[in-house]
Amino acid sequence: MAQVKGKIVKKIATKKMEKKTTPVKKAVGIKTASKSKAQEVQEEIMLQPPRGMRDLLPGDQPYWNQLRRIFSKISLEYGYQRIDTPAVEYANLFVRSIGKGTDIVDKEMYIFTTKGGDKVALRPELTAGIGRAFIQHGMNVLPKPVKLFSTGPVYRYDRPQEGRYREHFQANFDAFGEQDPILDAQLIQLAHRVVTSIGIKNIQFQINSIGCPKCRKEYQGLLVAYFESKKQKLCINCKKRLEINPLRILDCKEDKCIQVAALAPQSIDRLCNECRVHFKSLLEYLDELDLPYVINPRLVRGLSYYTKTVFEIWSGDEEGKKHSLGGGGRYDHLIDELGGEHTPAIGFGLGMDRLVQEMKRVHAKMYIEPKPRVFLAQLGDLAKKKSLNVFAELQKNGILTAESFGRGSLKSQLRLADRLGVEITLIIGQKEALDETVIVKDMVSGTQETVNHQRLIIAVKKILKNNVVVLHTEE
RNA sequence: GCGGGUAUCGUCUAACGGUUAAGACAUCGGUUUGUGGUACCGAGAAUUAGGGUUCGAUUCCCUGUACUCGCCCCA
Repeated sequence: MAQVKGKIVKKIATKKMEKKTTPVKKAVGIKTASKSKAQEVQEEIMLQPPRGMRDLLPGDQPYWNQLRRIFSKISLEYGYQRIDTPAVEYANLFVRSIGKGTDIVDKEMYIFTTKGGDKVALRPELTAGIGRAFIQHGMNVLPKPVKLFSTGPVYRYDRPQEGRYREHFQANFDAFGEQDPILDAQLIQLAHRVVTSIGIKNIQFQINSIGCPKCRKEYQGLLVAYFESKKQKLCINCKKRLEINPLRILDCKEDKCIQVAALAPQSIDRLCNECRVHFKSLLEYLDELDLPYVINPRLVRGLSYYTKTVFEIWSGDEEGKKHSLGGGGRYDHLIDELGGEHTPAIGFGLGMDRLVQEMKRVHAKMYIEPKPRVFLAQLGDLAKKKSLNVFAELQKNGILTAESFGRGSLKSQLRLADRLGVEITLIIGQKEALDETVIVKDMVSGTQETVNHQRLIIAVKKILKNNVVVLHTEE
């Protein structure tokens, strides 16, 4: 630290001396004091968020706004109502719903004890909290299906890499109280609509059925027996999985496990009658919808509450690389697992960060935010005072106006106005302030006229040729 | 959690182990006091942190940190 300080002092001292400007001693004293203080503070606060957290800067917001618009439109179309649940829940909610033995619960949860001694966690996904709210607020008395839509941050203590953050945003669509497979199909249709509205092409759905607790138990028995017989050919992780969560061996990425898994019994061959019928009609509906799907018998998903239908949405780029955008499935027993009345349900989540990433990749068409077409310049103390009211008056009339009240010279204000590309600059100086007038300058032609306050709005609108940007409109 | 790569002004880039750490873009101010662009002038702004090797380190070595890529896993 001392060394750092010395370095800075030296650097500044030599710089100042050569410039021969301000008294050297004074300048150095002030400079170094504030400088090192700033450095100390910056070191203390790190000047960056913790690992895996990031800022969504103004430049990114158009993408997020676009997404929000699409979500609110589609949730309206399909009858999903918005719900927001807390980012913090009791840890047991997730242990109970997502399940022990899953990576999410075992190694990726932000879990901590509050000052009051409660064991809580940052939500690693949205469905559990929504399920909890469903039971707590007695939503089972609402007409079925109860369709809920939610977005918000979720947290996983994972290693960040491309498209992967410890805090990321998900959008969730969940429908409670209906077991008909047409709902499964409609949800997949909804997912398809969201993704294509965004402008993403090259989508593929991967679909599987993992059965209900009854047939899955039988299937798992078969699977375990099979893998036990090939145990020596499995990777270390899969040997562990065999004990904890044998289904997950199916989507291990190790070559040798893939080979073993290829010949493993498939869940869709072992479904009970009910599950088979359910899956079969889902496929019929999907064929009717003409959606791009493939059956992937090795698709399992990392949350243990799923039953019957599971699916994922993938997008492919030019290089053939695939990006997972989201996934979901049926969870007919989640609500009773959480202590509620038996309620079949289905839902899916989309990774909003990844959708934004894809939007950028495919250069998605964006809704363009209105930009100010008028600039308000002021000159002198009196004009400055008046300008606040003029500004408010313009906004009230739906005229988006930019300004730079803090700036002094008219020249710098006009320069800014020009750079913003406005069509009109309004100028209030000492004289105008006294006369209750404003100079209306047409930036294209360069001509200007002085008008009364009363006539200001009309004059401005006339120049803008009725193409007034109106605020507070939907869409 | 495991491996590989990277780290210089706000951004992008430059600097045989020896420079006052350079430039461009951006920002701010100015070129006579009430009018834009261009041009010109000026200002602020960086070697990720800590150790080591060396007469001397932005440069070489080690460690931490962050970013990034791959694995694991997922969205």
